[in-house]
Amino acid sequence: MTNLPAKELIRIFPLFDIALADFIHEKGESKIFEPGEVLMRPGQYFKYAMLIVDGKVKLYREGEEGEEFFMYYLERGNACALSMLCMARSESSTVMALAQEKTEVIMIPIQYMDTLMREYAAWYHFVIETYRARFEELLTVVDQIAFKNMDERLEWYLDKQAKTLGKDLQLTHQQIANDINSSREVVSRLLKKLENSGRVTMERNIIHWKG
Amino acid sequence: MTNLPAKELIRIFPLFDIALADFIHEKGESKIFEPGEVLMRPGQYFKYAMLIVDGKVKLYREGEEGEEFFMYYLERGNACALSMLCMARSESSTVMALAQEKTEVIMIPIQYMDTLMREYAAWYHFVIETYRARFEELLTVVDQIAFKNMDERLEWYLDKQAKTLGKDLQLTHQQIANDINSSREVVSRLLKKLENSGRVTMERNIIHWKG
DNA sequence: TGCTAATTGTGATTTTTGTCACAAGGGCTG
DNA sequence: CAGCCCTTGTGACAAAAATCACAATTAGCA
Repeated sequence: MTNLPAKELIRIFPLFDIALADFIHEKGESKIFEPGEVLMRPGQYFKYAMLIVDGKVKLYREGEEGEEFFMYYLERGNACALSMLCMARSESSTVMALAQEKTEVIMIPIQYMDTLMREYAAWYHFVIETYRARFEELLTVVDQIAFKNMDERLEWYLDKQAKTLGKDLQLTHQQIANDINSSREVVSRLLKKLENSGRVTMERNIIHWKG
Repeated sequence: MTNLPAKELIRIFPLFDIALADFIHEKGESKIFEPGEVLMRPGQYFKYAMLIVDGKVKLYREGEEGEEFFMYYLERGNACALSMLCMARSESSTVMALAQEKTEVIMIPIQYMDTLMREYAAWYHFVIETYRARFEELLTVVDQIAFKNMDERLEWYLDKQAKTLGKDLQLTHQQIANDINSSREVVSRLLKKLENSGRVTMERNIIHWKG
């Protein structure tokens, strides 16, 4: 049982209808993740589908030698597509999900999936829209790394960050390098170029992105 | 109405049960695509979910300047995740799907989706498994281009090709270069290396892959 | 058979990216 | 305020990949 009334759920998840919101309110379990806490790690099996009520979750793929590659953020109103996909077959996850800030999540136990799918049209519309959005997002990631050079990829990355975290990004060059799988020096140099062309200004630990 | 009896459908799509197979047999429409024919192109809207009965379909992402990047093949027993995802909202496609050989497809009109989802548990299990498999596949693609060098990517590519098309690959170096978004010369040189190390032998237009 | 187009091989060069080395500065703590 | 760690800047170099140029070979077909 969540602490969120059905009406509030519908505000956060616009695809829900009353019946579904009631069900989720009843059967879902609220949980808070603190910044830095892991929601999901590679190899983990799922017992819950996860809906993000508030906060931000960073999803990234881990390479064999511990590299990491940023994929996207989940925020208010999103759901973790992988938790829903893998759950349905008790498959294990292949990506890492980390609470970026204090994050409130509704966890829906696996045993309700059949009922939800069968009896709540709004639910499977929501599920399908979730998959679609994430698949689309992942395709744009492929575009970037397949077709673009570092300078464009960096701009795209900053833009994406700014859209979810705001224009003033608290990031070190090293963190950026990790996220886009480049090196600190390269990022530093490219940022300098962007600064010269007026697209960013920089302070220690902060990058101000100007669209 | 398809020409495939329900029992045959279950053989091809093991997640189907009798009830579902009957429904698909009744409402699905068989269609043949000739080699080179387009099943789906960027910007196209969907009226059908597509299930592959036989043949092979090549899926690739198109870049802004006409580059193409190979993602994966669909074959017997697979379904096109995108046709199902986008259909649910009549979104347009973002990838290109091309019949690689003569391909038989069952097309299920969009208006049956709600019924299928609600009344056939086997259907949504199938749908979810389809999404999961494709998402997973796309993640491995990201791994490759994010973390690996061309030599490893080429090996991975050849391995993937061999798994669906067999060990004797009718490909020119140029075609490979297009698929992995590299250049012909680079591919030629890397193939020479692989040949020297005994992992492939080459003829004109053919590459014999040795695991 | 002989010509032509497609395919492949390879050296030289350039561009892009990553790595190494080291310096400068900021900010925090003892 | 002294020391230290973290962050950033930058030059020099190395590695990976793309591009350019051109030769050699093969297959198809006129």
